[in-house]
Amino acid sequence: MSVRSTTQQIAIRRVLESAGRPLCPSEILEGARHEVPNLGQATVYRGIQRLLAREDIRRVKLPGLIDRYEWGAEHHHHHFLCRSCEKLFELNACPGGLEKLAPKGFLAEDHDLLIKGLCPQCREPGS
Amino acid sequence: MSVRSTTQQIAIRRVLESAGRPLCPSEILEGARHEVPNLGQATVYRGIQRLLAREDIRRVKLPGLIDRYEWGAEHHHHHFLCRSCEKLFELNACPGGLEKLAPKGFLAEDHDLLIKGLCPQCREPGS
DNA sequence: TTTTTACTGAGAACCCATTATCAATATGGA
DNA sequence: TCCATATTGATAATGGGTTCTCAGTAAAAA
Repeated sequence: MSVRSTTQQIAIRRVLESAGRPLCPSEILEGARHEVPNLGQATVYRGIQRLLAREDIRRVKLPGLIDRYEWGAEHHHHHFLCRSCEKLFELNACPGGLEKLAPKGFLAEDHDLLIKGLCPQCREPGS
Repeated sequence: MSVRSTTQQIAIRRVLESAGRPLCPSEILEGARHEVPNLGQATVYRGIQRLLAREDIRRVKLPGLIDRYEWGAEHHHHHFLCRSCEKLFELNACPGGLEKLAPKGFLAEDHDLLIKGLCPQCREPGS
């Protein structure tokens, strides 16, 4: 036997799978504790490693923020970061032609784009 | 008397001012040691703080990398990161209309764009 | 059910960029 | 030139995210 399906790993997986947006370790911990109240943060990191190895999730690095992890997402896309709640959202659009911004002599291979602002919740005055 | 012009601070300032691209602390240290061989890294960090306070330089945060510092640069712009030497370069162009990528309900206020690839030096086979 | 051993939780340890400490040094006004 | 003190270099300390340790627990094959 090698990999066991524990309630902790199932909970961690489910939180990421149903989040609909990239989550950081503390968000995963908070979400998974609804199912496993005594869940430890070390287990969350172990679950992240396991899901990364299976390529079920992908690591999202952000400038100045801790890494997020998003379910699936094999297609090229970008993100929206709310400056108020610091939640990250997936964007399905990408403007093309960004490689043209590279000066002569430079070889553009990839790009990262992050739109920043306010999410619908934080935009509401009454919240 | 409050602020003194030491050879260390002058060297740090000159390195950033003439680099033409954002530098990280270790790059600043290496460059400034050409003028001040025994320069300590703590002094580099002190110089960075001083130049930040004077707004002579600006901090550039990058996903997964340590912060860079660029001279002046009061205008909106983006950067090119070489995946080989990890040097950062300034781009003077910006595609407009990126705020349109935000879904309905989201308020786009700003954006970060990073083009990644190879710089002219690392692109050369013979280097 | 028994047994093997992967997994867990708590906390220590780690990594590493950055900051604080402090005695020695050097700047710049008197 | 003299002197008050800002600055420096070396090093210790800090902070925060991530990983390791280890005894106890629980999954799953026998």
